[in-house]
Amino acid sequence: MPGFTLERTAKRMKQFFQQTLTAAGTEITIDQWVVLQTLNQQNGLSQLEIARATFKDPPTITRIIDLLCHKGLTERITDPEDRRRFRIQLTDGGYQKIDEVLPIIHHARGKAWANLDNEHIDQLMDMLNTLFDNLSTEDTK
Amino acid sequence: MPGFTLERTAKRMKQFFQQTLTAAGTEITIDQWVVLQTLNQQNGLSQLEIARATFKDPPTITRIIDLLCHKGLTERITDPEDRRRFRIQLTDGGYQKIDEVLPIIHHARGKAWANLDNEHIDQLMDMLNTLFDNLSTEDTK
DNA sequence: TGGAATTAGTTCGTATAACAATTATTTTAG
DNA sequence: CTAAAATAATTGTTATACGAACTAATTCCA
Repeated sequence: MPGFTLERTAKRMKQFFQQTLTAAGTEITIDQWVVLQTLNQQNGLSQLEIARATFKDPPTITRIIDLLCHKGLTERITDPEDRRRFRIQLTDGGYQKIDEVLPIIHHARGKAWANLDNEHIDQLMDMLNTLFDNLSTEDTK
Repeated sequence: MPGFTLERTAKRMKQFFQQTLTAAGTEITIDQWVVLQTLNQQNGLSQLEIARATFKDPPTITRIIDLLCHKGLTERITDPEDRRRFRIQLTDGGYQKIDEVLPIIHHARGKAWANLDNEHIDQLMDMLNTLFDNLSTEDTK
């Protein structure tokens, strides 16, 4: 059952990175890290833009931003052009957290993919993306 | 970021099957289905055995079994040989549910993997399993 | 221009996930 | 044979996922 293998591996991968973050005492979750990382690449995104970039739901992003703001890593700035919208900004503490966590993630990534050469990883990514597109098409007939 | 691609695809896959089950009005989640399917292959497993077979946590299995029992699809039978343990039995309703859902799952599986030939699927599974083993080894040094 | 539709974000309910701690039972060891 | 260790299941807390319903603000359009 290929779907089972896929989910099992993804779960183990997430667990591996989460345990790495916990063991290092970073006090953030891997999902919170993904949002921080997204903001590091493009600061000031709206919550909806973060949701699209991370493939998470808007309600999930609301809660993750709540947690990140509570930890002082981000802040909500009301967009003057559209008062429904927030621009999410990294704080100084947010940038510090990124500097703290990034090398940990890089190291863990190296360990996770150690036994696989780049060629195989590329093949794997190609197939996963084919599958992803396959499941994204709306012809659910 | 290969980990991101992996998780994204696994999430979409799970979502796809869940939506299929919901749309068909089965009143069951994909995680509950995985447990039912496991019991269908080997009835009377203990909760810990189900946890190992499905790669889920014992507390998660407790809650899924709670739901399945509440729906009348399974029942907990105290093991006479060890009164700490339950043997989880499919009920008649459980077998009926499996008969109802199995063709739906088979059809969805066909759609999910439509664009990939068996050779590529095998390659994908091999790489995922390599990765899984990679992450399972306890040398987290 | 003014009501309808849309959009951004939040809240709610239910399910899953991981981890810690607890209870009840069984097994092991001295 | 009894105290300690191990085991099966449960409970609690926190976080994520998803759908639905809701508020507030904006845009569309007749």
